[in-house]
Amino acid sequence: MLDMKYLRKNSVEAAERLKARGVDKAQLDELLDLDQNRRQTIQEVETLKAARNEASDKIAYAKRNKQDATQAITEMQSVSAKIKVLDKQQTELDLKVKELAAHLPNLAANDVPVGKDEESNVEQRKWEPITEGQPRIQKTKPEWLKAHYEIGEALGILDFERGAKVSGARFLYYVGDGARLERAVYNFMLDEHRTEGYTEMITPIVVNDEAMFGTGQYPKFQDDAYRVEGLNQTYIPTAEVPLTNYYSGETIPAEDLPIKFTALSPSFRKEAGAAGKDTRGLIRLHQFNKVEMVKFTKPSQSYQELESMTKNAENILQKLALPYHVIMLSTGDMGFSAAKTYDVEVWMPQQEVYREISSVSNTEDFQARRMHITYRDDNEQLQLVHTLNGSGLAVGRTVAAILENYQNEDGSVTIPEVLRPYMQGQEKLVATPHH
RNA sequence: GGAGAUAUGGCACAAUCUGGUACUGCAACGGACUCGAAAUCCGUCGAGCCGCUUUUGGCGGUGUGCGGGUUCAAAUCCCGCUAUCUCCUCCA
Repeated sequence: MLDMKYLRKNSVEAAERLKARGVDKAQLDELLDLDQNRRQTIQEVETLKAARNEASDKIAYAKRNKQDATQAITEMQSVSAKIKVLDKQQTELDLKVKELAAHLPNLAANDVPVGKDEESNVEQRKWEPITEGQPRIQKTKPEWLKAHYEIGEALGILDFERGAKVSGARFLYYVGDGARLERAVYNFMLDEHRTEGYTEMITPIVVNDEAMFGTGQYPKFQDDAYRVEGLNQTYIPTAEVPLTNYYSGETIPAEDLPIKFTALSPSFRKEAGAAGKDTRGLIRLHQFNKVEMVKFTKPSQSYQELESMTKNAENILQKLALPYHVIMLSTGDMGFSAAKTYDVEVWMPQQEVYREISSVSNTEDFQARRMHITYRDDNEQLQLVHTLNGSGLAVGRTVAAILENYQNEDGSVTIPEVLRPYMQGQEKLVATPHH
């Protein structure tokens, strides 16, 4: 949610910055009109209420002294009727203002490139391993190179067919070493983040509508969410929702900031509008595991924390020796709540493209305003905290990247060294019958 | 899932039957006393949100778990909801 006072006082600048996020000026104008209307109504009704309060005191006083108050009561009847009408008007205007404001995306930070889509994203840095024998970006692709889902099916560790049979398209079973590899990957990630100072959490994976509103998924993006039928609850699309809402409505002691959380959770997405896209493999599923990072910070430190959170995501890929690059998203490509976002994209050698594996955002006070998360500054004044979130990383996509980058010509897959302790010392994935 | 109870400031509680300025204590803050502190005494103390404003502040509105209703007026009466506790039932 944007600050109404800012929008009121800086409407020209706000219109410009919203335009960069794809919002038409008419939308802002409509909101400001309603806001103006609302404040006028408030002034009217409050004048009447002040009068009523005063009269009410007099009536009470008269009654206590056994005096007649019939006349005052009669007068107040009409005043109260007017108040009722105006109150209703105000409630309606409140709702409309809130509704419109809730649909406005966050404003982008100053250094974010302006553009209408991913074409305007800007690469920040590239990384690939230097050690001999580790995955490198090859100038020429060997012809035996397979896609991760081909490897997974050949090794018998990913079963998409039975996933579709039992659940539906875009669901799968991990089988045997596949399940163990997935588990190794997320245990490794959680251990790394814990070392970096994140508090590990296991969260609810069903949340209420208020929580979905707080982080900005609702009301605008309900179509992509798995709702629990008959209840105002939703299967989380990311652990960002329960992690960030942990402090909703609370004032955090300033000395506790910054606070850092991490959690593994399944993530559920309908992928509405992605029909026919990335239909094969681990890239786009209705349910996938993700290790998430969330931070609560003072405003002055949020951008430095954004950099370090991005480094925390990169660290995982570096330790796994997977090639990647980092891009800064343009105003047109960023998510609804973000003020600035870095995407980390891992190299997928079979398709020869970088694939998003992490998205790290600073939402500034956008989510905190929706959730009312505050702290007291040095002058004891309540201020909104800044919230950040990032994947650290998408687990399924990491498994996909490992399979493709670590595959050998004989069809086996070498297990990255850092994962071997999590796989009882196993060094390779080879085809093994298990049933 | 069934039955009962509870929800009031940072904390603990009163007022609810019988509608009329939300009591008191603790904590906190300011001051006095003191070399300083404790104790004591005096004073202040509804957080948040909203509106207006001449903006280190002032005025008003809202605010007794949440949402409605009745009334000139609701902590209080009526309806709905949520959470917590106790008992029963069920369960990994």
